[in-house]
Amino acid sequence: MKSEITISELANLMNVSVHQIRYFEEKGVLQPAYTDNNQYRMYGIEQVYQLAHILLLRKLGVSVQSIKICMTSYSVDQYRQLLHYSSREADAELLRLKELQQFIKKVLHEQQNFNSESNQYQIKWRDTTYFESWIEMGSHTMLNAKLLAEQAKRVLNLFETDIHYIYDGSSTITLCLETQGPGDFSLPEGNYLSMQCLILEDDELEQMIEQLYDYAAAQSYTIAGPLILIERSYLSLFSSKNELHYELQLLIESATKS
DNA sequence: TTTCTCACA
DNA sequence: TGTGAGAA
Repeated sequence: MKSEITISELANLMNVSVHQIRYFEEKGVLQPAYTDNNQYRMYGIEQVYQLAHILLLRKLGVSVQSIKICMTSYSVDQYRQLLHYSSREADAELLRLKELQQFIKKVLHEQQNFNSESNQYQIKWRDTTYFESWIEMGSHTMLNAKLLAEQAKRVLNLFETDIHYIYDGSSTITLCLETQGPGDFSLPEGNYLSMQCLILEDDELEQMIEQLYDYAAAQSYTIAGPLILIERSYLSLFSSKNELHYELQLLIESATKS
């Protein structure tokens, strides 16, 4: 009985595809022990170890091209360096995954928030928030790709964060992104009249804004700041319809509420 | 089942 | 750096 195994047996054993094993052979990193009369590649225990080493080096981020050099000529010191490098890469990947998980949690949290508060007026306390202004545009301009490309400062993870549109009554709207520390400007802490809404058409948004002002007037709230429109486009992605998720906010002076 | 080759992401 | 498909 032969002690060697066929390519599919090796593939099964090592949890890789037959294709991949042949690919390693083509690149000169893994040769079969011998080729049988029927032209089948046959592999022994030595090749099993070799393949295990190749797969480990691939996990460490070594290219197939470099694996040959690694396996034939690397010193202990060079392997040490490689391990250090891979460790740093793994740290970066961990960070990336942690950020992704935070984002997912945020979406889940915001989704729940949105569902329970949609189309209801609320008073929300907001701590001082700092912003970096991102795009300035005319109050009747629509956000378009050209504007984004030409005017916008480069931003990481576009549309994965809340975008604040600040309507301060002038002829321009400022699109801002929240920052941790002091940025270009800030919104004061205080009570904000808030409403979350789902919008299909742009004119619906204008109606919502009007309604918010009407409601504020009816409640005799004194408006003490600009209109803030928060766009959460990442929420729209995860809802079934093509609706856009917005929140409208107005700073009010609660002391003057009758 | 395996081999080889070409196309494709 | 692989994978998929097709013919032998």
